Amino acid sequence: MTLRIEADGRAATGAPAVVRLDPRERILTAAYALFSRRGIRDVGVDELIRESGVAKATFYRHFPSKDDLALAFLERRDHVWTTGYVVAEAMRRADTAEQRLLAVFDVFDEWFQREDFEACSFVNVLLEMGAGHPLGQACVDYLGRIRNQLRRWGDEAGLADTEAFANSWHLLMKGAIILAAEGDRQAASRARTMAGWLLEAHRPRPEAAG
Amino acid sequence: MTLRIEADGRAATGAPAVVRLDPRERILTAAYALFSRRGIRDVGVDELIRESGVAKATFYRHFPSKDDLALAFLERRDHVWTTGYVVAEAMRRADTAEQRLLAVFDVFDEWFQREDFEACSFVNVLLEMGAGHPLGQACVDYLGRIRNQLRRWGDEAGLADTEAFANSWHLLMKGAIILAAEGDRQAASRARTMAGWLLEAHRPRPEAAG
DNA sequence: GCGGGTAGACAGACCTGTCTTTCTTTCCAG
DNA sequence: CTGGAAAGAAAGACAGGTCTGTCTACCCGC
Repeated sequence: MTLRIEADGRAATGAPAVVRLDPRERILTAAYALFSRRGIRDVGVDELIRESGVAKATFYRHFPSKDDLALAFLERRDHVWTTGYVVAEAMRRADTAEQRLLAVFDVFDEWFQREDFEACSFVNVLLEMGAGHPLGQACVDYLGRIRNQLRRWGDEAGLADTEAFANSWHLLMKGAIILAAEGDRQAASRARTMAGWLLEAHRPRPEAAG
Repeated sequence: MTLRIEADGRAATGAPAVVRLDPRERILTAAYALFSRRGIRDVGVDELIRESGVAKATFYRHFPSKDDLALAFLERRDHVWTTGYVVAEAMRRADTAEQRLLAVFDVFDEWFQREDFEACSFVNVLLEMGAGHPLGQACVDYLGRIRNQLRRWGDEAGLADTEAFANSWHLLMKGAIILAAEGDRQAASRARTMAGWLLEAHRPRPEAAG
């Protein structure tokens, strides 16, 4: 069923027998690399088919329009980045919900140091296309999913008012990302400090008076 | 020297004798309205000249390229929005530096309720064009000026470590703007709460041990 | 007359999306 | 196992639109 494949989905030059991904996968792989770094509008269909080594007719067979591909990219971003990187790393690094919430900023810190740091695609595309565009709306949805995860962790940690908590926590995450996009390498640790205060404020008071 | 003019720089239909701004000003006025709401790429030169009621040759006489106009727009945004609205309103509403810092979030709260809320043009354009593009670099510069203002207020309030303070404060501002762009009307008050903790943390301890 | 404005044609590049033609792979009947 | 149909992919021309930027032609006020 599964197939061992090259990371970029293409055969290396001179290596004729390397397994080649199916076209749809190659298109998505190229789209992920290009869209996540340069946004949607700046990447044309011609560049996408060149990078994925696919014919134009094949491209349009799998994705009726460029926007359809962009939607598929956002879905993959949610799967690869949100779920597969940030959440997975936070869960790997900590055992309790509270520690996992804080670990998000440790993951961010590692992420911000990468020279190919590309900021948050959901925020990028939302601002690029506007909240009225279907792609912008999809970004709002995926950002909402992130807040849902934060809220679940907040509930699990027994925090108070986790709806507001998740929004404020997300504010810190996004603020840190923008600050990092401007070049501040300590953005994550600044956010983590403030996150600690937020956590404290939402901890239920033990001597809760009936 | 100065001239009383219509806000949009154009004569109303059927009012022939209304003062008409000079072409450069009309172009800039139209550019401000369009660029601040829709970004740079989404607005074409044809739309700009149509909205400003100017001939194409006139446009290119005053601005050799669209990017030159975009740079002039960012400069005006700094003047009109940063200096003329956020900073001016904060100073009008409060007398002390500390209160002025907090008042920024009151101004934001008012701003976020406007239905034509357009988020921060410097962040929008930075993410749209990338930090490598001259326009993106200009945005980084203007955002840096905002942090300089925050730092000056921090110094004036006698806070400790105002460099880090300004960065963290700016993180809260930008996080609030993105959260508001997603539709959270309470984004400003959430940020203000956290800003209060940040202020407390940077207040020099009165019993400083020698 | 001349500098600056208006109006709009035009060039050349690029964009998305369609279509044609040729080649390869797969799969099923016999 | 083989022949052949059918599906999918490669390569690229092409259409129709949009974009930035140039250029011509005319007009008006100083």
